[in-house]
Amino acid sequence: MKYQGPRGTRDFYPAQMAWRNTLTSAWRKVAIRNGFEEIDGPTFELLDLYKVKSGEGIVSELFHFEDRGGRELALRPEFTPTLARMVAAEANSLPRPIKWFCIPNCCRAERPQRGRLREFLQWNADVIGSDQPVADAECIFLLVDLLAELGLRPEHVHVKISHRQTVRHILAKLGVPEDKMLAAFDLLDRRDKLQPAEFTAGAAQLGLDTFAVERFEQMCRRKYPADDLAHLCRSIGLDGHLKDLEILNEQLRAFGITPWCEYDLGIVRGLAYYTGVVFEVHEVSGAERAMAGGGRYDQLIELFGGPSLPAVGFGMGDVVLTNVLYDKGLIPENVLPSPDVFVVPASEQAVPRITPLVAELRRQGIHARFSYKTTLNVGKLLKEASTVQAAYALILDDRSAGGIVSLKNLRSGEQRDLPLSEVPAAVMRNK
RNA sequence: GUGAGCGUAGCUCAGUUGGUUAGAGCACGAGGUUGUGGUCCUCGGGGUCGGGGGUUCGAAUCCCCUCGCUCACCCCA
Repeated sequence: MKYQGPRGTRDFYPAQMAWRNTLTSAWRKVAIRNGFEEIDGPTFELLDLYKVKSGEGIVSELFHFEDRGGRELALRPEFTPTLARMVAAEANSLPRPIKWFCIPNCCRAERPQRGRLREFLQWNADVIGSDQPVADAECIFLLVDLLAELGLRPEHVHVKISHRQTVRHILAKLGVPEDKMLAAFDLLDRRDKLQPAEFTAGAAQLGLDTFAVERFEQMCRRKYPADDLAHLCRSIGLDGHLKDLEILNEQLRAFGITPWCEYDLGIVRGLAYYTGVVFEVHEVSGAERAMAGGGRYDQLIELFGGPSLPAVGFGMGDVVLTNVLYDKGLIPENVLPSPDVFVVPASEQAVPRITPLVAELRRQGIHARFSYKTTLNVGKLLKEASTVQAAYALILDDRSAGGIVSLKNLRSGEQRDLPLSEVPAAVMRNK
C-alpha cells in the first residue's frame, strides 16, 4: 500500500460513519434535552493557550506548528481552554448559568493504545457561573441520561464520585502535611499501577505511620453506594466535612440516579485544577480506562483571564465508550440509512419512466433509489433492493403506462397493485 | 519517546523440515434459470506474501534493518 493514514487516525467508511453519526446524534439530543446549547471553536489555537493550565510539559503531547508569520499554533488536544477563552471574552453579556456543550475532534501526539487514539471525538458539557451542587448533579445526570440512551444500565457502568476537599481533609487528618498534599493525590491516583510494597513506601514518605498507611489504603479501595453517606462518614471517622457531598447526594436522589452512582475516594483525576467534586464513568469490571471524567473547577475561567466564575463540567471520548458498547453488544447491527423505496423496471417499456419517477419521489422527501444495472431480471433487482435494505420495492411493468404499479413490502413480502399517485402516501405511512 | 507481540487478497485464514505460474471461504463485480428478494450454478477482478537488504541453485518460509498494527509504560488535559 503506497499511502497509509497517519498513525492513530481513523478512516470512516459508510458503516463507521453511520455509527459515528448515531453516537454524535445521541450526544447532541441528550445534551439539548438537558438544557445545554451547542458551541464550537477553532480546530487549532495559539500554543500558549494550552500551556496556561497544563504547563510547558504539555507541548510534547501536542501537534504543534508555526504559521508563516512565526506564530506558534497547536491542534486542539482538548476543548476546555477554548471554552474558557470564549467565556472570558463574553462573560459580562452571557446569561448565567452558562450551559454549553460541544462535540470537537481533538488531537494528541501520543502512542495509540486500547481506548486512546491520536484523533478522537470528545463530548464536552459544562455549567459555568453556578457554585450550587445542583450544577454538579445536573452534569452527572446528563452523563447518566446519555449512558441510558445508549442502552447501558447500572450493572454495566458506574459513575464514581469523589470530592477533592473531602479527600484533602481526610488526608490531613491521617497526618499528611499540607506541602505533601499534591504528592498524596498523585499516590492515590496511581495506586492501581503500583505494587503493594511501592504503595506502602510511598505512603510512608508522606509521613504516615503504619496505622495511617492502612487507613489510607482502605480509604482508596472502599466503594460506597450513593445514598449511603452515613456509612462513608462512619467508616472514615469524619463528620461535618461532607456538606457538599450531602447536598450533592440529595440532588442525585432527586434526579433518581443513585443506582448509577457510588462514592470512590480513590478517584482523583490527574491535574490539579479541580477544586471540588470530581467524577468518572467506569465500566464496572474496571477493565477499561475511564469512559468520561470531570468535576468542578472554580478557578479555571479566571486563570484564562476571565472573571472569577465557578464551573463544573466533563468530557467523554468516543473511543472507550464505543469499546464498552461493543463489548456489551449494544452497537446496532446496521445504522446505515436505507431507502424507503427501490424502483424496479420489469419491462422494456418501463425503463424510461424510472428516473422521472425517482426524481419526483425524492422531491417529496422520500429516499428513493434505482439500480444502475441494465437487466430487467426482477429477481436480480429485488436482490439489490433487499441488499440495501429498502423498505419497499416499486415494480413497474407495461401496466405502468396506465398508471398502475406494484408496491412490494420487502419485510413482509406482501405485494399489491395501486395507482402511481397513491405510492408516496403508502410509502410515507410506514416510514 | 521506551518495551513486548504480530504483519500472506477488502475480511478470516491455509500454505506440509526453503522447492515450479501463492490458495480457500466470505465480500465485491459480470452473467445464467426470458418477470419476484437473503438460495443455487458459471466466470471474473484483486496479493511485488508490509517494505528493503542478506544467506541460498532456489525464500511467504532462515538472518538483519525499517515501516505499520496491537498491547503496556510515560502522559492522560
